[in-house]
Amino acid sequence: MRLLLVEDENELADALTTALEKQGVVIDHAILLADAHELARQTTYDAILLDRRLPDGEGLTFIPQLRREGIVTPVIVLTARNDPKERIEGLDGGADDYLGKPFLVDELMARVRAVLRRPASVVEQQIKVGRMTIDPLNLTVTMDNSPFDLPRRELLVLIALAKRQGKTVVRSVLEAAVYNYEEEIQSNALDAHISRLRKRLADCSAGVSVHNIRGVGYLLKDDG
Amino acid sequence: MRLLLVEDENELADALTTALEKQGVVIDHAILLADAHELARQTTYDAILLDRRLPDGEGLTFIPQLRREGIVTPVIVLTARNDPKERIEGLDGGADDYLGKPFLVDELMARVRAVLRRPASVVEQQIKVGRMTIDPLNLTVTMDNSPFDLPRRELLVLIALAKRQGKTVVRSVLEAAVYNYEEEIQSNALDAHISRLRKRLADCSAGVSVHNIRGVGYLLKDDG
DNA sequence: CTCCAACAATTGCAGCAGCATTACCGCTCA
DNA sequence: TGAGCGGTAATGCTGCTGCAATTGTTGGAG
Repeated sequence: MRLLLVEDENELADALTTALEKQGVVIDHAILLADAHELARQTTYDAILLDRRLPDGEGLTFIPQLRREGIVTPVIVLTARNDPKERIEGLDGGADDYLGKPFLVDELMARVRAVLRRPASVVEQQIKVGRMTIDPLNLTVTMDNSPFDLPRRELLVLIALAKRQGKTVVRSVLEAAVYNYEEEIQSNALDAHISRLRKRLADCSAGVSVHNIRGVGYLLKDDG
Repeated sequence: MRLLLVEDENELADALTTALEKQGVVIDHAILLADAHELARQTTYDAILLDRRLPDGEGLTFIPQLRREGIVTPVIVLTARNDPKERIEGLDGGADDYLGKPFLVDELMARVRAVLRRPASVVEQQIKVGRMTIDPLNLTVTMDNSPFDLPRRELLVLIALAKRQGKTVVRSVLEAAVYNYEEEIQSNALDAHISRLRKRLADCSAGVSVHNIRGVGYLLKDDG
């Protein structure tokens, strides 16, 4: 899961980034609306976390801008302005949810999940493949109903592949699912993760395999 | 707009009904989960407003019941139980939003609107031809619903042809689809790819064939 | 009908881009 | 401080892909 955080208080942003990354979320952080706009254009995020009071303007103005460009990524507004009137303003301004500061990280994540659950995939909330069940919203994997722990990066790779089970996932999409802009990558780290993931899946005969499509990307296949 | 209100406190329900009806909203009111279930089956609501503590059970249990039956109507939970932990429980229980009592009617309506605004699923465009399904965005080809991998260049040729299925694709257009400017080509590499692609398609009787239009280009045809 | 020129198809081959694997090591966290 | 995560880089390998040579096909001119 990859989120765009638009927030000018660096302390809060850092704390949030750390907390969420521990849970396996990839965060890009923008301080200015202008930067956020650019990032949102370049990358497809699962959701956008938006502060209202920002150095270059009111965060809410950002939402119609995005929508005009056909970017429908859900937006959750995070703000200290938290009386009912403000909340209504936010929601009618196009926000998908509105969360007053201070908040618990867990509640934030629950709201992100709620927002992501909405489109289409009510049924597809969990992906079954081989002996595994993969829950992209909660970032968990179980194997025969018992938890199956994976290192964070391998988990992200697996989820990205599982979301398009049986379909090719282009290499760049995979990279975007695993790394944010600050951690641009130079070596074959992604390949290494794939390799390790494969080994792990084979070791416990998970009933799935990762195939390579040379020059394009990878795909996850259910064996048998 | 038509909403289903599931709430056992009659005073609150009446007040809410009156207030919302003034705004042109149609409200059906159920006191029991069982009644609510029946109503939800009969009518398509825009959203469901759900209390948690109800005479015949915990409101949250209602959500999975609905989802199992393929009813995807958004649910907003209204409740006095309103500490963060409860909210997380509610949201992860499948609620689309969670609003603590007391609340302003205006905020409720704003949240309803926000929930309704959420985008419908993105339809991915796919081209069917012969036994194959071609997804130009994901660079994926499936054959009878199982993945069918192709070398990159052949894949690009196939996609370019599939996009104009049954129509001639001029040679130069094909070249442009397969090669960028840096990799200008001198030999008959494109012909080679066509040839190899043909062989591959024939080998697995894909139900499509690539025809040549002498001096112009190629076209993809569905056999039969 | 025949022949020819232009265009197209096929295929072996060599080079190399892209992939897989693994060892290594710094880092973090318990 | 020990275990495991994760980035890097070296290594070997596979098979894609561009090339070119050869063969096949088409259609028009004579």
